[in-house]
Parts: sequence; C-alpha cells; structure tokens
Amino acid sequence: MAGTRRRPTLDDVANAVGVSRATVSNAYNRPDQLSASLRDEVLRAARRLGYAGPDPIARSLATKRTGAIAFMLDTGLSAAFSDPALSITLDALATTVDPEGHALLLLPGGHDGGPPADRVLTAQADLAVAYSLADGAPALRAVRRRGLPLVVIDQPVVPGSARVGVEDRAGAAAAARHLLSLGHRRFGILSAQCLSTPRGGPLTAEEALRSRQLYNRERMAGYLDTLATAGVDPAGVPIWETSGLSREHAMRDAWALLDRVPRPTALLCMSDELALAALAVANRHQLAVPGDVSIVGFDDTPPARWAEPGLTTVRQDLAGKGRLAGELALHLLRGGQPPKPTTLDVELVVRGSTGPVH
Amino acid sequence: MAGTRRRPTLDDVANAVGVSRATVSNAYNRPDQLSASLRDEVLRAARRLGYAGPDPIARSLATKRTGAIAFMLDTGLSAAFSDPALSITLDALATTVDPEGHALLLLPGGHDGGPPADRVLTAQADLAVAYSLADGAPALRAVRRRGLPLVVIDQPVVPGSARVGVEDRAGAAAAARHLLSLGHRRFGILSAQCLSTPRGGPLTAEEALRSRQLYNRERMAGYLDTLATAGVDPAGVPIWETSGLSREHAMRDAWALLDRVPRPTALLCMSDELALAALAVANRHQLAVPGDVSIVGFDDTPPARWAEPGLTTVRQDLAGKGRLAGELALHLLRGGQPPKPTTLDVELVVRGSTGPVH
DNA sequence: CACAATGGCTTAAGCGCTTCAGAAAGTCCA
DNA sequence: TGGACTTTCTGAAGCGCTTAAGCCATTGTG
Repeated sequence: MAGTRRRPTLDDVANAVGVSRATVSNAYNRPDQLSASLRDEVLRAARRLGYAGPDPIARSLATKRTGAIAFMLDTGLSAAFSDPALSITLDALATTVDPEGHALLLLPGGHDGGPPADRVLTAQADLAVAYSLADGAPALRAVRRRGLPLVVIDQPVVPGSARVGVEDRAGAAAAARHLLSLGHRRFGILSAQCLSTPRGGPLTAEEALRSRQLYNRERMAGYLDTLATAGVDPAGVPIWETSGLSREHAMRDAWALLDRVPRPTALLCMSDELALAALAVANRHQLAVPGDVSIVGFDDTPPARWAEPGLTTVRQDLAGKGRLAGELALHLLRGGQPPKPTTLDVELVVRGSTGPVH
Repeated sequence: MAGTRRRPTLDDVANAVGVSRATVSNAYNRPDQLSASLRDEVLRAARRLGYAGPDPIARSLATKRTGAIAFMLDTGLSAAFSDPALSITLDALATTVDPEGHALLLLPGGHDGGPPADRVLTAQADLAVAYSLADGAPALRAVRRRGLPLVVIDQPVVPGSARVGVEDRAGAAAAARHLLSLGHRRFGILSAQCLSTPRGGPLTAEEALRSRQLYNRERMAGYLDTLATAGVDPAGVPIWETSGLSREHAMRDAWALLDRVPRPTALLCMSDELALAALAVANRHQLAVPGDVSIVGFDDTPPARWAEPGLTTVRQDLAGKGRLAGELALHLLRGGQPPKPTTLDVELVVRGSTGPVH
C-alpha cells in the first residue's frame, strides 16, 4: 500500500504462528529449547513474513554484546593500509576473532594521535584495540571512561589493559650493530613522524627520543644507544623526520639525508616502508646499494623481500602479533583478567641492501 | 566493594540531579532544550558518577540508527589491503561519511564471493557497501532480506541499490588499442581470479568472460573485443588466471605467460598489482621492458608511478569513486532514492613500460 | 502407582535510551 | 491586565529482543 510497510518483528512472527515471543527467540538462538517441528514452523512463518531474524541492535541491548571490536588507528585509512605491516596484523587479528563472531569497526585517527574521543564514546563495540596510538591519546581516556576492555598493540601498557609489543629496542640495536660490524661510522636515521606537531625535517636526538609513539622511541633508542656505545656520537648523526605519510614524501626525506656532505654510508630506517623509499631514491640518483650506501629497514614486510636488492631488516612476527592481540581480545571478552604484557621477539634478516663500507 | 559496580545509567544521573530522565537525555542530545545551567549541572553529575554518556546500543535501539556502515569485501583483509586501489577508495569513502558520524564495519569475504550471510544478517549497520563482490553473493541476498540500503561499487546494479562503477571496458579497450598501435600482435593476458572455484592457470576466453566479478568480465571483454577487431584471434591469446592473491603467486603466474614460446611481446594485466608483479619478474629474468615485452596495468595506483620503468596503465579516479560511494551512502541514509548508476571515466596513461614492438 | 525428572512452552521483567505530547511557569505586548 | 507565546522540564510510551523462572503434561522408576 502506501510507502514502506513496517518491518516485521519477533512479535509478528510469534502471532502468526500462535506461540509466545520467547519461543520464536529460541527458534533462532537455542534450537534445543523447542521441538524441531515447531522450530521449522516458526522459521517458515518468518520467511513468509519477510522477517530476517532478530534485530541485531535489539539483541545487543538485551545481551549487552555487539559482536564488534573497535580498532583504533592514529592515522587515516589510506596511510594506514598502505603500510603492509598494519594490513598483516589486522588480517591476523580479524581472522582470530571472526570465528567467535566479532567484526572490526574501524576508527581512523584524527589529529591528536588517535580517533576523536566522541567517536570512541559512541562506537558500538564490546572491546577496543589500540594500534600504536600516541601516548595519552584522548581515545584511550574515552575507552577508560566507558569501561571498555582494551588491548594495546605497540604501546605503553594502560592500567587494566592487555598488551602485546615487540622487542623494538633490541631489534634496532641489532640492526645498528650489524652496520657497525661492517665498518660503518657515518650514519643517517630516517624516522616516521615523531613530534606531536610533526613538521618534517631534521630532529635532534632529544626530540627524536621524545616521540609520541612508543615504538618510535624504542627503535630510536636502540639505534642511538648502540651507536653511542660504539663511540659514534649521537649528536653527529643526522635524524630526519618524514614530512608526510606518502611514498613521495618519504623519498624526498630520504634524499635529504643521502644528499648530505659527507654522505652517510648507512641509513637506519624506522620501517621497511621508509627503507624502500630510500632504496628507490638511491636508485633514482644512481647511488649503488650497498656500494655507496647501506640501508636497513624494520618489520620485514613482503615488499622488503621483493626489493632489488633485498632489504636487510629486522623481522617481527606481524601475523603472530595480530593473532595474539586477537586471542587477548577474546580472553578479555570472556571476562578474563589481562595477562602480563607480552613482548615478541625480533630477528635481524640480512639481505643485499647492506654491505661493508667501501 | 564486591566485584565491579554496575555502570551508571541515564536514570542514575537523573536521580542524582533530581530531574527527569528526559532532561538528562536532552542535556546530551539537544542542548537547546534546557537551560545552560541545568545542563552544566547534569554534565557535572554525570562526570562525578562516572557516566560516560548515553549507551550507544540503547541509543541505537531508540533511534534506529547505529552510525556504522558495513563494508563488504570478497576477500580477507590482508589481500584486500595489499591492494592500493582498495585502500584509496576506502579511505575516501570513510572520509566522506565520517563527518556525519559514520564509521566503517569491515566484513571480510569468505569463500562464496563475499562475507557469509549470517555475518551480514547480524551486522550492526545502517547501510551496506558492496565492493566488487561476486555476482549473486549470498551477502547481497542477506542485505536484501534485511532491507538495508545498499551501495555497490564495481558491481552489477542490484534493484533498489545505488551504484558507482567505472568504464572498465572502454579503459581496457584503450589499453589494447595502444599496444596494437605500437605494432604488437602477440599478447598475453594476466587476470585476477575468474572462476568461482579459482584454480589458477590457463583459461579459455569463454571462461574468462564468465568471471564472477563484473569488472573482470568488462576488462576482459575490452581487451578481447579490441584485439579481435584488429584481427588478433582471441583464441590464440593466452589467458592466465592467478593462483593466489600474493605478489609471489602473481610473479609465478606472470612468468608462466612470459616464458611461452613464442614469447608474447605485450602483456595486458587486469590490475596494476598484477602488472607490477609482471614487471618484477621480467626484471628478474633479464627481460627488457619495453624492449622485450611491453606491460600495461589498470587502475593507476601510486606504485605504478614509482615503478622502473613507470607503468603504462589505465587511470581511474579511485578517490573520486570512494567519495561518490560515500555521498551515495549519505543520500540513501537520509532516505533518498537511489539515483541512476554512475560510471566514472578512465584515461590511458602512457609511461615507460610500453613501447614499439622490436 | 506415586514421585521425581524431563521436555516444551509461556510469563514477565528487564536492557538503557529517545521523543512526543503536554504541564508549569515565565514573558510580551496591546 | 489578560491572552498568546516561549521557555523549560516531565510523563509515558515505546524501540525489539533475551532469559530466568515457572507451569503443565509426559515419561521414567522403584
């Protein structure tokens, strides 16, 4: 007739069949609570009426579970997904929680190191996962206020939350030692955004060590400490903050380091993405890798393997990290207490992009 | 005291302040409905009691809006996000709907060309977006049954849904013409998964044209028709379906085409990702591009520009596509009728990966 | 054969919020 | 001064579902 007919509800089905509302509910949620024949009849009636099953929202209100996990990022989606490290972690996480019926609700970051607080407060989710947000991001406080269980990845532990992290510092140290052992003494460090108001360009060691991201600080400390121990003055090591999230930006920034006189013989990069940009720009300017400059990355994402030459990098178990985060999420959702923070091992993978200093 | 205290509700706040529940609700949702001072008092009381604002689920039940948009994919997250084309589209979509308070709920694909129907039926979302799902995916029926508004991207139009697509066929035709005009007569086509039970390996033209994905069919038809018109027998053009979603698979498959005798002088690829894999494998086997073989892609994603040589490809406005999908979503959410399907233009971008046949 | 156990269904009390139609109290203007 | 408005707040009816508790008839048991 006129306009759209009201969607049928559980009650409509119950009335049509002549049973109570509870019985229809049971037909969907607890088949063992009614006879098979009645269940059949109910389901048939539902189909006939165009009833698509219990309304997810009403069900959520009654059960106090939404079946969604909020995934909080510190950047927009495009930047986030262009990083294979995130894609792999996220996929593993999703795959782990999927069998239990949990989907991921994406909360991309604004400009304060995470999603806006009000988005978190109104997000329909049973639990939140924070993926390397800035320390003290408003989103974290919002999660707190709501009393949502929280899993943090690559972040300082938040009271009451479960945490999974990576041996960032040790990995970075291993990378630096590797280069030192090849005879390198003139280094450059290419870093992701560090400052709370990122500006791109040169950074002092102090600034770099105050990065708002834990993994950044840890890796930076791993590099600088190791160099210092070997007698390389950190103050003399140029550090460059990228000015944007795209490959183009990273290439420009890498070149800013490689174009110095005297040229660094080795570049320590905060991620494979940055290292690959450096590789590309070295290539473009006819610098031989590793002949003229050695380059190391961090993460060991798939593109690091395809690169020409292969990228020497610090491998972390990205899929394992996501899987573990997923298991922690499920554990918390079952009412479990947050276990002790886990820190995953890393391993230096030497490929063709590093060699002895000429 | 014992265990966790029950979370405070709107009622608790109302009682604490001594006002009605409606007033507290208004304090949050319609500040103009009460005096500023009372509102202040309410908010203060809420803070004091540890009330984090109206429960999103209860609110949803009352308002019948969840603030989430379900994004349905035909693959898992990792495969999906390793494709820059999706990342860019998704980011633009998210950015468009975000200001209106909508977040994205990710529904990754199972094995029937989309997410499982029950996931769709229980997903908490106001609207669904289908991103190049297989024709007739169960997920689409589930959306239908629920009566959810639907936006489809790169798919056949579904009755009652809004659609945005791309001139896939024309773009593919342009790419083929370009190669023909360079004198090429021996082609190979590298395709994404076509068959409903993908097996990888050679495909007949008929099989390829029956791909379960619309864009695949269209591009394929664009290639084959154009070649046929130019007198190149489609039956003589080897078509190879990729055997997996990773770069490694794609490289192996590309080599299967390039290693034929006689070797094709030009490779038509269904996407930039495949073309880049072909480029990499040509490089690895010392085949000059475009000297020995010309390669074209489709999409014009950023890596196509960085490639060495730059990839000749068909540009589509990925961000525009996502933005448009977002606007369509908002339109439908406001109760608007689905407008006529939109088809976005494409443009051939000639770079270094194609050249005259030797 | 009386009694407990079981299966099958219903009753009813929520879950926490929004919103519409007022009521009460002030404000304005002729 | 009094009627027409406003402003500010309340009452109450939902939104559509789940689930504990209970009722009744049947079945099994010693």
